[in-house]
Amino acid sequence: MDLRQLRYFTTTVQEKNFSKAAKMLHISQPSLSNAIMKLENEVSLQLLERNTRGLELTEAGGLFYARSVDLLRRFDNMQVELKEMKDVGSGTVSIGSIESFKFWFPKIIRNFKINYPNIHIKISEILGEEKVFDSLNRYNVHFTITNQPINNDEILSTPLYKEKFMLLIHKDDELNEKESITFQDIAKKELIISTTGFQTRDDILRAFKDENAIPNILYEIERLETACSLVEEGLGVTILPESYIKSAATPNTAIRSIDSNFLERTVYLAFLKDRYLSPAVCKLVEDIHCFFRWDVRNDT
Amino acid sequence: MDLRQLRYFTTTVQEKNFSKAAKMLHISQPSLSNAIMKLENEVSLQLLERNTRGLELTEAGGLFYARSVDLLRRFDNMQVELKEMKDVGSGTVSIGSIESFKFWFPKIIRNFKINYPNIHIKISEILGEEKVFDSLNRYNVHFTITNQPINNDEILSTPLYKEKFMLLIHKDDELNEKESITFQDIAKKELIISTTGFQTRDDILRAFKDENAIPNILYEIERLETACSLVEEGLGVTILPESYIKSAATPNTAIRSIDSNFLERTVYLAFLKDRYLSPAVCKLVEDIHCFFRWDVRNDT
DNA sequence: TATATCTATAGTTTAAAGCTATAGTAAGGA
DNA sequence: TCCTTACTATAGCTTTAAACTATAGATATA
Repeated sequence: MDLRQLRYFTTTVQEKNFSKAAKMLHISQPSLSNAIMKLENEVSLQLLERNTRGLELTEAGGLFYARSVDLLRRFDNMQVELKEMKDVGSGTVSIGSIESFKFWFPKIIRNFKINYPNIHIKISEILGEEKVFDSLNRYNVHFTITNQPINNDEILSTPLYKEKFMLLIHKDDELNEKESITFQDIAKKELIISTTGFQTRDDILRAFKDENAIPNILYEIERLETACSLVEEGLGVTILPESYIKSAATPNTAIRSIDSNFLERTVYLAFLKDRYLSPAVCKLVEDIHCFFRWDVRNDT
Repeated sequence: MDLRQLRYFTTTVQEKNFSKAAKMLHISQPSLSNAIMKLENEVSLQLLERNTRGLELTEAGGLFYARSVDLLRRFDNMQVELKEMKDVGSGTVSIGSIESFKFWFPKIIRNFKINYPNIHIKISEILGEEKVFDSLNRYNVHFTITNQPINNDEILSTPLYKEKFMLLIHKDDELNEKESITFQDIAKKELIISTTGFQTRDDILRAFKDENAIPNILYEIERLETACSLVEEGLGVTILPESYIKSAATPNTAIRSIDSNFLERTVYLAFLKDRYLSPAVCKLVEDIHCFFRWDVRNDT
């Protein structure tokens, strides 16, 4: 048994069809049929139930599929690592990020580029908790900036900074007159919030829960910029990370703080403990840690 | 790149010698040389430093070796799982155990054998904490009875019972006259204890530490029976698990309890969360859990 | 210098993974 | 019911690459 067979098997399962899978794998259909049959003979177990129209996994097939996917992922990850060892100095740094990332990252990158001028930096927005896991485990990113404190056997996350959430309202909103704004006040308003999967959404909904308030969600948006525009048009209020909101203010809006202890999140840097990281990636991680250690010390 | 190449590479690294590795792998030396060279070309990295007399790993080689070993282990584990799926009902249950296991296990096995008369049971003594990990991860055992409360992402351990340690002394020993025996008393005596790596050793030494006493270790033994014999000859005292000591008593020895709260250990059943376990193994694990739940309830 | 011990190269054999062509099987439409 | 469609399996041939043997090259030890 070898990895080729695992690859053949997994794509066959995914395509639920020998002919299509064969096309995906750039081999002929009989070759694939043969390979799968040989595999089944080798383990003396039926792995696929060839039903009329479509394939079903047997119990053994299900186990074999799960294991194969895991093995292939690890194998592919190893090849990424080797490639990164080869391209040391001229490679890529892939970063997963949350929304407020872009406000502090440029400050760090300027200095970093002096040491590693040829490094290519790839930033992708990582939204929900599963995606954070997934993008790390699949080696899509070298590290990720997240509000999830993940700590398991494989992933290590270290806190970078704390960030408050602020309320963005139209300047003519009645709340702007109030001295102190509570969650109960916001509950009466029409709330603009990120759609499911976005990290800020979870933070905000948790705060509502902790404050025993029920949010009146009217708009669900994908980009925080959209939320700002809607507020500007007087269509509702929104809650945004502090770092973000500074750049979002326009003459027609007002930024107010909310009277709550729950509207604060910690932002972490998370990475795989065991993965090989090129010197460039290590340096960048170090720079980020330094930046915030210095930043925090400066604040106090 | 395929698993064959990983296997060739790892054994070459382990043997530090192409010719020997080739023999291990039942292939000719030129075939192996060729395979490794092809591998190095494929990843465009030198993996081995061919020094005069012996091989050295490069940095990339080291990473590749570590990953390969892990991948091969997982791959072999999968094959064990498939084999167990095939042999369901007539397979083997492999158990790792600590010393006191044998006193309660026969009670459970009698009933188990009614349901699974053809199952082969393999018991191996698992000594230190690393061995517990290793034997589980390498699929050497289906589960293990241990005094280590392991809980990580892969291994789950559930408590079975608590067990006191007792003191075994010669019947003429002066301690036999004392009403209450403390660790300070034992510290003055010549102690017989298991060698490094045995689970009881760690438990006992920890208790000495907690009681601020320094053990006077004179004999280190591998089998608890040896400890009993030595005590019978009047060569020292020993500390043994309660369940064990009942069968160890002879006319020339005396069993005494020790005045300490630290001489108790919890015994756990540990297994891999993610591994496929045959119905027989599941039933046996269930039987063991039931036995001790019932046993505990019966005690109180 | 000779010998032992190892790895690399050259050329050949062989196993198996791939191909094309085609047969077999079940579902769906006329 | 029969034909078409959409699949998978079988048969026989081709090609790739992994293995082999024989031998050359390199380096340390006697």
